[in-house]
Amino acid sequence: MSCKIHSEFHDDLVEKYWPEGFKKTKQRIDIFKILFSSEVPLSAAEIYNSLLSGPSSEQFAFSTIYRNLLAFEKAGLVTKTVLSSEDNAVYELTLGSHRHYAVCLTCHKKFPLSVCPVHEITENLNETLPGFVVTGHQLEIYGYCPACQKQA
Amino acid sequence: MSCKIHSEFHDDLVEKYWPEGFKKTKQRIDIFKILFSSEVPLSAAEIYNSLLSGPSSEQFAFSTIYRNLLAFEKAGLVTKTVLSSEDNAVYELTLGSHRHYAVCLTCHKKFPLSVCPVHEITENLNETLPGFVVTGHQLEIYGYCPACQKQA
DNA sequence: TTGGTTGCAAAATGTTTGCATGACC
DNA sequence: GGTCATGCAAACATTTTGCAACCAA
Repeated sequence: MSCKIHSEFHDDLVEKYWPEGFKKTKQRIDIFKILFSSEVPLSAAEIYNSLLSGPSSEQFAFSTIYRNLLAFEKAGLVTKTVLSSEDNAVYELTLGSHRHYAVCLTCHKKFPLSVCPVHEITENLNETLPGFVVTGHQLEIYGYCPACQKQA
Repeated sequence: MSCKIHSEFHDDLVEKYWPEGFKKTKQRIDIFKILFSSEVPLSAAEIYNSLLSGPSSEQFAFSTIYRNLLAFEKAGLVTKTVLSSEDNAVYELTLGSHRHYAVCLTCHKKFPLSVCPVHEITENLNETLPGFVVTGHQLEIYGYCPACQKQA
């Protein structure tokens, strides 16, 4: 409402990426938009809070979020990740390329990295573990961000 | 009991790596030995089962395992990891160098890798995210192991 | 002896499931 | 209209915590 152009942009994306044979419910579209708008992966709780504070006055159940995240994941639209520095799963849109993050152990902010070293690893894996078919990977860097170091 | 030499070998390691000022309780030593004997990281439940099937007829509580794993982790003796393909944390001894694993999505077996690409990543991080202090990282490869591919 | 450690039970957390109502196609 | 998705509540699995009894130092 406060940003109509952005919203229409979203609608185009929904059209473009919506999985075949998926019913377009208000809840699913909202979850998609929230994931699309985020620079970093979000937890189910963060998505829930975004939904509640969003423009739509709908009711949302956690089970709806989990069920749809799972459905999106199966459709290949969403990637689920569990960071060792947190105690819950986070989700992000796949949309072709993926990303890795540096996570601050103090403020829990996630900073996107620009590199993905997995091609080299996969090649190496062919020698050490021949026959293993790689379908995915996860990389996570822990540490302390500049802001939190100043406060310490 | 069935392997006295191996057991004495363990005792030496306990002496060598035991953290300063840690009380040596039977439970802690048993947890350490189980972690040392394992080629791959173990979950709390797996440690619990190993303890029950072990030679010692002690009682073990889950809370004891979790509390000691946390204590070991704080002492730097143990590393905790959450694999995205599982829904629980796994623990392994740190003992200097660490390892990464390829995890089979079917049988959930973990295969150690021989490489760790994080030095390069850390260098790259200095450029993209200057000031971020790296204290740890996690890398995980998913896929299907040769054995499970044959069955499919 | 004494403070840290344990076992037990209960609570907290994140996630999943059953079922009746409701919405999309 | 029929099927699938939703909300609600209850179930579930993992992990954490409170507390009295216990044990290593």
